[in-house]
Amino acid sequence: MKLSTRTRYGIRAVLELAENYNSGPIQLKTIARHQGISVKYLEQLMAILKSAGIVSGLRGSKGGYILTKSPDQIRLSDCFNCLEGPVITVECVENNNFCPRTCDCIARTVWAEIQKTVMDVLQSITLQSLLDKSKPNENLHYQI
Amino acid sequence: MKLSTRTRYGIRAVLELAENYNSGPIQLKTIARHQGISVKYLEQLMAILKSAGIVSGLRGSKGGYILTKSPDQIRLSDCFNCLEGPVITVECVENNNFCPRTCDCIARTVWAEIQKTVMDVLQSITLQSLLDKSKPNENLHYQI
DNA sequence: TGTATTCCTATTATATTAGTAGTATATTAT
DNA sequence: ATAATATACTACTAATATAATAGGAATACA
Repeated sequence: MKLSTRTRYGIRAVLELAENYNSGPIQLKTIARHQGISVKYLEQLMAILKSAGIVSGLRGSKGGYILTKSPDQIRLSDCFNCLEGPVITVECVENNNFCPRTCDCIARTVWAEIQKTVMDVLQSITLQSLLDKSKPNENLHYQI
Repeated sequence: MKLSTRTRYGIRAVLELAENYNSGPIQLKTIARHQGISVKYLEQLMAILKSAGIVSGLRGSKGGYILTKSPDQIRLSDCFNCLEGPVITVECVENNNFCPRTCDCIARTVWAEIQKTVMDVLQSITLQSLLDKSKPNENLHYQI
């Protein structure tokens, strides 16, 4: 269960937008430079975040990206879900018809429990709460 | 974060061994038939479980596999760890030297928290506790 | 000795992730 | 208007990991 760079980079980018909330749009080339990611790859990640309604893009000169909501209204679970997909993918947890014994299967209950547990953690964390934690050091740009 | 067939099949196999604990060695061809997995692939999964000390193999005619400990002494976390690896793989969580800002990084603390949360769930579940749950229906063979 | 089983190693197939590239479209500034 | 700048969109390529197959060696039992 490896965390993809898609999710790691994407969340780093969103955190940088949160850090600059209310300072106007931030351009991808800026984020790319700070985070050591290519602009082109970032574009694709932002497209995902955009279609999830987390960010919006402004074209043209002086354009860039902004958060659609304030950092205290965006949960880590929102970002994680669209970038990474379901926390733990086992077909039978999502699709009751996948297996004839779904309603009795014991292991399925384990995967479902894990899924819920992780979602609870991610839902309890907002971008703002993460920023607040980091303020003293301001080391936001570096690695996730 | 998809769960690999390696883990799903491996845990199914271990559960079948648990189900037959004290009935002598169970052969891979039997498990393979019940679970709809090839013997050859199962061999590789059992090799992993064997090197983790969870099962042991007995060669030759009338051979097969047995659990090295009773089902109430084997935790799901033991099986999961060796089959799937760390719950959530982010280099910096395992390796403090991966990133220069490890000690301050906020996102790292999130991944670490999730890792711990999931491990707590897996550690709280033994093979026996799963068997006890399923006894009434005996649907152990089917899909995980 | 023959049969059945695990054990070991190599190879292939498939899917997913990661990343690059090119062009179109929109916005701003001159 | 035109040039410059940035996102938007789509296609392609590379790298990696998973999943599965295959062949033969070693061991145990009858």
